[in-house]
Amino acid sequence: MSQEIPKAYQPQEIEERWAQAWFAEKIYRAENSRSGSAFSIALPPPNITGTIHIGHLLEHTQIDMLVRWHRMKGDRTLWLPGMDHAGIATQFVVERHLAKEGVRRQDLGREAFEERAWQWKKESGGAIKEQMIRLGASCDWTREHFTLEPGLYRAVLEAFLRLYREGLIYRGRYMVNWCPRCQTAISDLEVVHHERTGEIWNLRYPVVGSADFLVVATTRPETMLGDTAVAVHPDDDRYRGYIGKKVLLPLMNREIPILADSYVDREFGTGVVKITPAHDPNDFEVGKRHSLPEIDVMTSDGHMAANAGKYAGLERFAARARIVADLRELGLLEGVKEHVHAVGLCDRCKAIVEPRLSTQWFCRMQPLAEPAREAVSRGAIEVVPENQRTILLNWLGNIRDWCISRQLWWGHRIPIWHCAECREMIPASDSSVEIAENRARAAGVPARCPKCGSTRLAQDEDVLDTWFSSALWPFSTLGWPDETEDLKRFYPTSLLISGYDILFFWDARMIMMGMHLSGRRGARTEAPAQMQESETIPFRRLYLHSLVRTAEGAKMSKTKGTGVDPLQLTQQYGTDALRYMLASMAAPGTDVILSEDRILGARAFANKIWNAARFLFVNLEKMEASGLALEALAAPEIRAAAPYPVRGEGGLVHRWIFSRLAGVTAQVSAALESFRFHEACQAIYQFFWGDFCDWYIEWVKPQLAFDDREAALAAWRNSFAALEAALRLLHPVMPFLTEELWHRLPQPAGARSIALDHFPEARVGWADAAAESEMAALQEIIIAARNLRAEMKVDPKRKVGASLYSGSPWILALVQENLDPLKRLASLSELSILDAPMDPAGTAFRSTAQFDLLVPYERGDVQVEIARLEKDIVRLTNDIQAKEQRLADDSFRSKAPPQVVRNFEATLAERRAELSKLHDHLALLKS
RNA sequence: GGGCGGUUAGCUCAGCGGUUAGAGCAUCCGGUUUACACCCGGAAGGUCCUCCGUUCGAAUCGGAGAUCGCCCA
Repeated sequence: MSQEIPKAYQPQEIEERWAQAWFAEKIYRAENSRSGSAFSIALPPPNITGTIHIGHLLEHTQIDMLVRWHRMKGDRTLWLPGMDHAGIATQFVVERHLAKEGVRRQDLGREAFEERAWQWKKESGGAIKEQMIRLGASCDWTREHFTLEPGLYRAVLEAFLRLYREGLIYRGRYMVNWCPRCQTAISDLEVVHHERTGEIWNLRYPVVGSADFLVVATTRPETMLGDTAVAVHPDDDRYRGYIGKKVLLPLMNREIPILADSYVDREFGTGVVKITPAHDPNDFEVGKRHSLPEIDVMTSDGHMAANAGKYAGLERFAARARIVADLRELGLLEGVKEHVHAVGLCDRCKAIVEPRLSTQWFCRMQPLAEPAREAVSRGAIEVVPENQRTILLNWLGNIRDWCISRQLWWGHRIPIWHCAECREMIPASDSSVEIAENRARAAGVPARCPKCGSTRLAQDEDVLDTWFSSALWPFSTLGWPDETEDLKRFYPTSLLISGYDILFFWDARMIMMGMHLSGRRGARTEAPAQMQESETIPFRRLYLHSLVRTAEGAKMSKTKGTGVDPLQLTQQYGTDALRYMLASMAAPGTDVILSEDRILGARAFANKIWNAARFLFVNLEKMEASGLALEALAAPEIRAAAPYPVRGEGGLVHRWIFSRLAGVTAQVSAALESFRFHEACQAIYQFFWGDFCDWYIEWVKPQLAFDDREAALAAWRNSFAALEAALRLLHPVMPFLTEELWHRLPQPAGARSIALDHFPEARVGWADAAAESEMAALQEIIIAARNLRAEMKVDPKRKVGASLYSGSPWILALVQENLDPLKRLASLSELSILDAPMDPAGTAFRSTAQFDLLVPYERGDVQVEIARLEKDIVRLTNDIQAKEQRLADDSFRSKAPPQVVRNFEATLAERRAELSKLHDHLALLKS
């Protein structure tokens, strides 16, 4: 058997094999028939254009740990996967591919373009799925979904039509964020602001009928061509006299009014602002108030329009330069200053966003946000970490309407038809969907205009923002609007885990849409307020995980080449190691900075686990020679009865390891319950490496070779039982390694996977406070002895004799009972137990309040020992002084809890005892 | 301009009112202890950013400041 177990853990082949098996055997399929508590969670759908990056792996590791943990606890567990069609991003990529063939999408036409996009989805979306499978995500792939598939298309139509009928979706001509590169409107959230040093220009506008100028300050001189007024503050004495007069707009030679509006900031620039209603959101509002004309001087691709006079056709920044030059020549440029201001960029393509007047579809958010805000505020949805809750509430409280239409071809087409005769808007008759050429589309096509009877109807050209469909994800994927079994069993979902960077984009919108739409019992006839709130929230808890950053602390970016390919890291270090590393760094609220050292540490941990198991398997061969088989040592029913008593002194360590197991299981459960993944990892690490490997296995080694067959058998059975339970404890974070080792142990007939076995439960009888304190005392003695040896520079190969004195009978008895392991682990040839304090002359010693340990001098450096003692004395003296001071303080004694005071007193007594021993010993050494 | 977060050992981070502030890695010393050098044993290393306050008691709570970072306008 040992031949089959390599010395170092080699994850690649093992992981590959299990990943495929788990997927092929559908072991993570969730049952919707069984009763009992459910745990369900929706995967934040990765976008089909991408590949898995390290951030996904962090997210998926955290989700997977919780999912595996719940599944092992016996919950009906569903992790529902799927992909997002990512409208702009996908269209962008497909257009780029087309460009290589020299084709524009307009050449292809809408249908053919969509066909290409679908083709691309097939290739790219498949890649992510493969990666997730390879990385061990325990999703139920039989329930995989895609936002553009027929069922989800229908959910989107249903949502749109309901909101439209309720008046929550409207169409209108407003100022939107326009990306001239993507040629579409985008929402406020898709604009990222970057501070830039630009310029601010002061322009002179001649006042009509006078020799005066008004000087306006602007950062965007090219928009002046569309000015329809200038404005001053009504209370600004400098300009009061000009109100009502006109200025002659330079370059365009158009007379425009000087008006008063309190929107003007008197402190900014000269206190006079140009008003360009078609190119600035604030000016748009001013224009509405004063009924100003809106003159749009730009085209959709960021060039100057035909009405821009001689600048028509120029690109917007070229036009700016030309306009500034022309004004300078005319003597109308008063000055230029450097100016730092925020520039809005398209989140997707980083082009400078243009505020643009255009007809778009909007979703009225305030009525949707209010119930959501209320639910979060009342704690109906728990948000972790806490500070994100405040951020969410703030955003919900200051919400603005959402521009949901996109001028794209890849997405859910808006189910509204326009009458060519009378402009009437006619919604689809219902949310039904038909499949044409393998693609879903609205089936409820109106035949004629209900207003004028015309049959000249055309469907709206726009598609919906991808986030509109994402907002429905937790319930659309479970079958909504139908009341399916899945929806009944798994909705509301238990939890949502996402990065905090999409809190507004996605999480908040899911809450709003979920609460408004997803109620059972026919939301058409029943208002949401009348329903059980628990039936309408999309998830009960929301955990916002941190982001992965580069060593420099920057956000990972593919374009900057700072992204890390998790599959490559997997090849290098193993998936389990990577998962463990990420989880161990994932303290709530703290971003993860990747470090090679941490990954190496995690790989070492995986290797350690492998080798601990290897040790047992390799030694088993010797047992097999004596006629004992693995079955007899580690069969499930045998494991179930552990811990077994082992004769005499051998029993303690076994009781102890199971007690520790009970303790660490409780710790891990508590940590996972509160998303403290790093604490779970640390507890596991300490237990496995520290307790199990360093102490338990080392302690037990000789027992495994006992001549006494019964005793050896018991030791073996305990060892295997402890290992097996530890594997189950470790499984949520290290699924591959634990699956592999678990299968090498005998398992119940029909057992398929450790993932379907139980998470260790702290059994009655495992917790053993006596065993824990006894082991702690013995460990302390062993550590003291090792420390002495090292300080005395005892030759590691040489064993030395030592003496131990303790005033506590239980320690004396304990040491007596465990003399063999104690001597072995401390490398002592002899340990004499004294029942009276011994003269420490000629010895090095360590003492605690419980015991004194003495080793005779050999060649240790007395000066070193003196220095060490003196240092200890200083430390103890300081500590004692501090405590004495505290205890002398009456207010401390009267106000602090009695338990704290007692602790101080007890500790002080111990410290004093230790100190006096040190003083005595120091005096001896010096004499 | 508004809001949030960080500042703790050389590095990456835990700890967030109560004994002598922890971990991993790195460092130093010592090891061919037949599971593991992806290892074993031992050690060293910290005005917990600064100041002021609250408290019997502060790394932990409050305020101000410094500094770095993020989000929103």
